[in-house]
Amino acid sequence: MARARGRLRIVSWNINSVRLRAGLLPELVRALAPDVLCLQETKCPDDAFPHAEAEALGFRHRLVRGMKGYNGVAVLSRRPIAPLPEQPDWCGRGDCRYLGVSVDVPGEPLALHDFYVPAGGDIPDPEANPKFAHKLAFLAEATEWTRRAPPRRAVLLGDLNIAPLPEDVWSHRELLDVVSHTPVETEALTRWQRAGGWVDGVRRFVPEGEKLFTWWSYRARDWAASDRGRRLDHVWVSDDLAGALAGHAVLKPARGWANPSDHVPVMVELAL
DNA sequence: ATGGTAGAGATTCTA
Repeated sequence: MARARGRLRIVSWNINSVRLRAGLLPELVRALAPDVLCLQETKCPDDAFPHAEAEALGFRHRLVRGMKGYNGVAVLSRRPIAPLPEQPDWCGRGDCRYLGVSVDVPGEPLALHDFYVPAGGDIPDPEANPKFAHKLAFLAEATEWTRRAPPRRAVLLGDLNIAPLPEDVWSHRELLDVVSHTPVETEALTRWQRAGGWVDGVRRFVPEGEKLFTWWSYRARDWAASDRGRRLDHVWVSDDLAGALAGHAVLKPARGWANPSDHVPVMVELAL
């Protein structure tokens, strides 16, 4: 697909099993034409990753970090990519929730951080729920990591599993005690963002106050009719790239595809 | 107040 020189389309998608949904990738490419596609919840050991399907779509450069059954992240790219020298193992669990890559773009390379933040279980109390404690510890570690090395020419994206703004959920009042929108989580996410001067790329295009969701539960009878969504997936850019933000998309129709993920792809375009 | 669905892989966990 032809486009202006120096433009880079970056997509984040929690695909919820890359083996089950590799057949949806052509549809995604038709809709958003990503140059770099970052996946989460691939649920796929590295030796079983569907490389041939990605290669056939023109993603000649791929880095994957997966495991059996759970988690898993991957970066598929039309441009050359290389692993960043630092690959933090958040909370020391080795659970495949992060992949840092350097992307070959015009000018200096771009640093890209693909995250799958722990969902945190059902009970929003770190004393009663170890999964929630893990989520908060992960966020604290990532905040300190950002503080130690302020980002430049960098993109941080993925399923951050938190809807930070009142308009990032279908009902702010009803979700205040629901994991993903509790004050302790939204404040932690805001601290992380501010620690690095990260800019919320999508909210540069969709003003606060306007509802915006990237995830709809599988459990709804009719996800589109009830529209009880949350914005759990994010694309942040370092503040030196704020002026390069050139476009965005949230591919809501993907939630209605056959055998869909419960998350939809989120795209940001940069003019580099 | 409750339960609802989906995926992986093993008879249950995670989301």
